[in-house]
Amino acid sequence: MPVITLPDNSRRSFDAPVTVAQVAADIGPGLAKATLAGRIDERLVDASHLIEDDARLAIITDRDPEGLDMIRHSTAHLMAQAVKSLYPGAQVTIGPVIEDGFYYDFAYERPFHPEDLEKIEAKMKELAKADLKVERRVMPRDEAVAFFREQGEEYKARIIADIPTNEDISLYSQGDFTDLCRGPHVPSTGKLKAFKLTKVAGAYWRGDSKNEMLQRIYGTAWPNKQQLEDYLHRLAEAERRDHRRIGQELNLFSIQEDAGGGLVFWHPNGARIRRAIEQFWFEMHERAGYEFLYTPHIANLELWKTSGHADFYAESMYEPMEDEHQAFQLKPMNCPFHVLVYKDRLRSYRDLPLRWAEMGTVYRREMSGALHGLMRVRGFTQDDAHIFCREDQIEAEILRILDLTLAVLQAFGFENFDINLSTRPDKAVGSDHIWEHATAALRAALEKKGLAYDVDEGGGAFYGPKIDIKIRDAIGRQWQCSTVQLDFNLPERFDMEYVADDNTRKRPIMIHRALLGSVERFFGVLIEHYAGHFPLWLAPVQAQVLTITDRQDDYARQVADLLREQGFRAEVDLRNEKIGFKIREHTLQRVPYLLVLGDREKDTGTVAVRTRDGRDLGSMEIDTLIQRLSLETASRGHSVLED
RNA sequence: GCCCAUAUAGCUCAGUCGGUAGAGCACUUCCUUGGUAAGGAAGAGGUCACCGGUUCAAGUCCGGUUAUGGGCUCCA
Repeated sequence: MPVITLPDNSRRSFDAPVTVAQVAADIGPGLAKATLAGRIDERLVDASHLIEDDARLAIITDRDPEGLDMIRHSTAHLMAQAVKSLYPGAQVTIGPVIEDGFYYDFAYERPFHPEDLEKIEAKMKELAKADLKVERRVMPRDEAVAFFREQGEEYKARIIADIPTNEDISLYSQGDFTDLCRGPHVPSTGKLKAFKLTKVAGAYWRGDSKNEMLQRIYGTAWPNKQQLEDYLHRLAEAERRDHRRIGQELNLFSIQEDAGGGLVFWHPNGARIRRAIEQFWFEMHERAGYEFLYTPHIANLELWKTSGHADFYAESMYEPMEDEHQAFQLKPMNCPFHVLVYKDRLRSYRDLPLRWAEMGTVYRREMSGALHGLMRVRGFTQDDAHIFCREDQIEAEILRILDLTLAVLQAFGFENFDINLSTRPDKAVGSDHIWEHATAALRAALEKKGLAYDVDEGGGAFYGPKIDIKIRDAIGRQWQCSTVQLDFNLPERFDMEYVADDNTRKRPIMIHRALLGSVERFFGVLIEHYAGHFPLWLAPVQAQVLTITDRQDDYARQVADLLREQGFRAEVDLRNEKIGFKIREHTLQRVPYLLVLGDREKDTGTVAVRTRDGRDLGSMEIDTLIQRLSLETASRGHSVLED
């Protein structure tokens, strides 16, 4: 005689054991129809689950996050059923839910092609329409293994072997298809109304590149057609912001097949943005007490043996080049060079901390399949810095770094961060004492700044703990840029020291940090974040002077010269085209300010100002314009004029 | 590196069954001198990514290479 307590604390008593679906039906027919599953205490169960004892029950529908996951999981099963019916030789392996959708990995004699996807999707629709009942049953392990073996499903048999022995082996059947699954699932395939298969890809069995490759099919699934449409729309929006597309449209950068993949060519427009970024970066670092270094691109291989990179970082490094008796290594990192500068003379505790920054260009071997626009390249410039300090200075230095990092990132319009603190892994160098002290210092700094963070236990590098800061862009995507890492290893390997106040030799602590990470990647993120609408201080062309007829040519040149003298990036368009044409073109190029010059402006010594978002700000004196542009550039924010 | 897909004019893309290479935009010239998102006409532009093969004949079919895209793996 179970008494069911619902989330609103209302109770319902039943004379006999009831299923979740029956309880839902008892509450109302609408809910009965919407029921996907139930949650008893903290455990998710099928709608067909029989409740025998008193319980707290929540009915799960597609409005619950768990319901959505279930729809996706069940859609993955639906896909597996369709694949098995169309390609009986295919073996099913695993099919989990991922962000926005699901995938399922199959072992099959040949890869699936896009045309196969269409067929599979059509079959899925057919099976969903048939509204097949989804039924769960529990089977003894050896029976389950035999069951799958008999059907030629070797992978499933292997998966069963990995399920802890105290867990039930549950099977889900719909029509003639049965899959191993923990569940729960939607009660029938008719609940699956909005899905789309999106792509095929190879994927290794258990994610290990030593294993055989399986055929993965990705799909997306939603409670209804509208949400599916919205999702596809979001994809299109991301596509519209794609830095590779905008980079081409705005002529910012290119990657040249003749030069090789993963090598970036900055075009004049991109270079202007980079210079603005770097100029700002140098100013901020100078103010924050940094000094600057410039170091070579190659160095004796012996140096990289001393640093350890030739050993543990070998697979990311290019082959050394031989010259007479020496081998030179193209640098994958800047740190050993900064160490050499440190060691160039004897350091006193009074010298510390030393804060040395460098825009250091490094080269790393990347697998060809990993390259991606500006986000993953083979040659890139790190906004690197190394801080050498005493142990008692760690916390203060971390605080300074966090301040600088947030100030810099915020200037680029990033307001939301996800911060991770990674602690000592199993294999590590350095004493327990130093790890504890350093980790505590990182933690204290984060807490003093009032920053929320997650701890990744054991996620640190072998040479020290670290703080990673991920930024969130305008459409909510995460990007890893900033990182702060403590290093107990390099000072040891290079036998670095300073003279302490008691005249003994002590080991300095080394902090590696990058704020933007890689200038190339950061640029890519910025392009997508702003969708190419760079704020005035970054815009490659800040003001475009447009003439109406050739009678204004001389005046237009004067106006542009005046703006350039004030430090603005101004261009003149004297082409024999109508003003509408020029406005369209430069608006599409996302130039923040268009200055239209006709006889009226020429005669009165003014400019007619139009913004890239299409607003006409009327005529104004050039000095007035300059004043307002200066204000807006200094604020580094969005348009002051537009407010 | 592995799996799949793609590679045609500067850009975006058509190109049927293997039979003389197409469009729009951009570019050049000419006309047009105009007031806030595309004025008109003409012209030029291609070793169909590269190398090889099949064929009387290859942009098209086959193999290889390179690059790009989406994944896997890895990461700034």
